Amino acid sequence: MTSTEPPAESAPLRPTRQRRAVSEALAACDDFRSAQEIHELLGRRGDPVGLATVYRTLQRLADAGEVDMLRTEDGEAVYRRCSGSHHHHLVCRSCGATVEVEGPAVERWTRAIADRHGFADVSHTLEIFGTCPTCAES
Amino acid sequence: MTSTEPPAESAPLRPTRQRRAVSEALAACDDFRSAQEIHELLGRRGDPVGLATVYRTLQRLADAGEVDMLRTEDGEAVYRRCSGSHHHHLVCRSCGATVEVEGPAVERWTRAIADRHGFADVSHTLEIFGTCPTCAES
DNA sequence: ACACCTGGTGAGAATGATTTTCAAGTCGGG
DNA sequence: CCCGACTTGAAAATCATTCTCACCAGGTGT
Repeated sequence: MTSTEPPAESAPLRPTRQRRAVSEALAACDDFRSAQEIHELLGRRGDPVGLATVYRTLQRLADAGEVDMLRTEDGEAVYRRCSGSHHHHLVCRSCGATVEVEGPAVERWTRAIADRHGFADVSHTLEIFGTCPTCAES
Repeated sequence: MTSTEPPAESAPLRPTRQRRAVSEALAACDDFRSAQEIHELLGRRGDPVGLATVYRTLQRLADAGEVDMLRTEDGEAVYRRCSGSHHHHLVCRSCGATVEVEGPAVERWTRAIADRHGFADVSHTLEIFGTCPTCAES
């Protein structure tokens, strides 16, 4: 208890082979992927990472805001490396192809609604699901 | 294969004690509740319904559009009887209190985005989470 | 180099929600 | 009263995700 205590910052986070592998996998594909898919992908690529570690890593990346996480219509969590700014997604239900979209008007609208009802600590989710042109031409 | 085949309609759906119980439970509370909560509530009320049946019933009601289903931030499915028209929700993270909101502009916006990218069979989710005034005054 | 300490890993067990299985119950009509 | 179709529910089965815990790795102080 001397005084060497920077306000309980986020841990240093050591750069290990596993963490690098997960990040690279995310960087390699442009679509939303589940933890399991990442895990399998890495395994096939001969750069195996334990499933638990994949989950842990994705969670941290998501917390750090380096990747976006959302839930598919059946509740599964999927991840994707994304641009830093706040945005939403148009996601293909069958192949996961994703388009980032912005909607400043929507942001304002949600804030206004929350304010009007006195809700604090507000967050919102907005995702658009559909079938992309490629998957459509069965 | 005579000809007595009305285009495979939705089944008649028999009105049983269990189904009535679930519907009533939903009608009784104004907030989003999980299947487990409904199940427990009914049990305590002395009108026990099997957990599997609760799940089945909620699912059908949701498919029929008689109740709304959404996923909490940690992926759990919760249900609530709702007005027929399309709308979204402002939900309290801690007590489940819910406010229905409409945003015609948002609807138009999502459709426009989807169209612009050629996505078909489009659906969208939009929920606002926060802490309601009551829960806020710790 | 050496002993250490802390964080990181991973295999497998544990959780928890949701679904399925399947034998038994119910309903409505003939 | 009897049949067949629809329901039910307890228990088993799934599935994604988390936890446990013994073991490993890298940097530090000496």
